[in-house]
Amino acid sequence: MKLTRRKLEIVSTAAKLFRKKGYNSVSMRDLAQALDIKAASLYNHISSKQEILAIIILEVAENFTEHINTVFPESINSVEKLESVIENHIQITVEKTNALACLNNDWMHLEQSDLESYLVMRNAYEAKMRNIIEQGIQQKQLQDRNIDLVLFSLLSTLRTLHLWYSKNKETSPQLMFEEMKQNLLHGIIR
Amino acid sequence: MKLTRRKLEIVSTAAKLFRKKGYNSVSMRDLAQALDIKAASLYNHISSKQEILAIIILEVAENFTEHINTVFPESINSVEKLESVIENHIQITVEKTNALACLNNDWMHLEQSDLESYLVMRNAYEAKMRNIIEQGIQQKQLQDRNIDLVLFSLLSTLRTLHLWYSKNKETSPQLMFEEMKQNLLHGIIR
DNA sequence: GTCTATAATGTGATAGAC
DNA sequence: GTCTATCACATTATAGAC
Repeated sequence: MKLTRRKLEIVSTAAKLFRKKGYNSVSMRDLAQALDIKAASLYNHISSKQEILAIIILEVAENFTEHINTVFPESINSVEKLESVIENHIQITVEKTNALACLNNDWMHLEQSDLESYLVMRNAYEAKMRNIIEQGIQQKQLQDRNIDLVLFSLLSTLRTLHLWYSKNKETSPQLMFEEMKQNLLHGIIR
Repeated sequence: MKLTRRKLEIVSTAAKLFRKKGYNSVSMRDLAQALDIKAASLYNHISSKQEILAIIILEVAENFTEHINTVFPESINSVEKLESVIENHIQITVEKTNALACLNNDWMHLEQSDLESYLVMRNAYEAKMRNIIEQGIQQKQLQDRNIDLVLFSLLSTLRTLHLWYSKNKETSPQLMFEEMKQNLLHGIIR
């Protein structure tokens, strides 16, 4: 999927608006206005509103997929794997805040093959995270808990960290990484 | 706000649909169809689509507000306060799954005084949670960390627990409470 | 309390001039 | 590459019959 400069401009402006109001509350007229052109002109660069949403979401989804695959080798221990996953979530939160928010809020508005692609990637990602946690429990590095709830505890915070970051943009990724590693892995009790 | 039987039926059906597709993707025709009547008939019971959203969201928001106020007395120690908050989130997750999902996903589609009321309640809630965490750190019951990120770690998971519960409805609230208490307060590392 | 009919507006998208 | 004009349809909501 080749993105011309103008198309990229449209997609990234759309991501900003979708994040603030949601996909279905942003009209093509709203988007055009934000770019200082008329709605009809958008269609010289993109084929539909759906295409914009798919470009935004699938690119971030692919980022997550690529990273979890680099983390998968059996050599690293499971806690180091989790730390690497946390680090990656923070990096994407910081670098692609708008697109990540779209993925979280509007994935269900994808259609047909794009929706399918997204769900395949999400399921594969969660399955791999689940494997890491199982391995950690077997190797006695992690507490023996309900695996699905451990998985959810981690992902629910990591996926929505963009909400916190939007209001705390001056925070360094390093600080976020150190603090979240502690909170998520070691808990908050002294 | 007195709710007749029929109005309650409309509101709770709306909550179910809003949760699945989002407020702006559910038309009055969709809602009417789910109730097996025509869209115009809805207006004999409710004054607008907005009113439905406000009823759904503000009721849950008031539930949270009421609970945090019962928890506030200085007598209880901060870890017990946090446990009580976790328990309350789980109860609302289980008993008002649809409405909670609406609150999380569609609060920004509230308008005027309803939006204002919601934000006031949310800000007050977060401020009280923040106080609990500060107290815990001062009393050396909690680790000395970035307070805002501790707060976010807790709330991000508790607020979205309905996503997990939707797919695991057979789980008992007791089990959820025990596991989440461990994950959130003590972490996952052995 | 529900219906049919309809008003008033907003929507995604296209045609064709420049 | 952007514009004006427009299509075809969906939207929330109201009026008035039954």
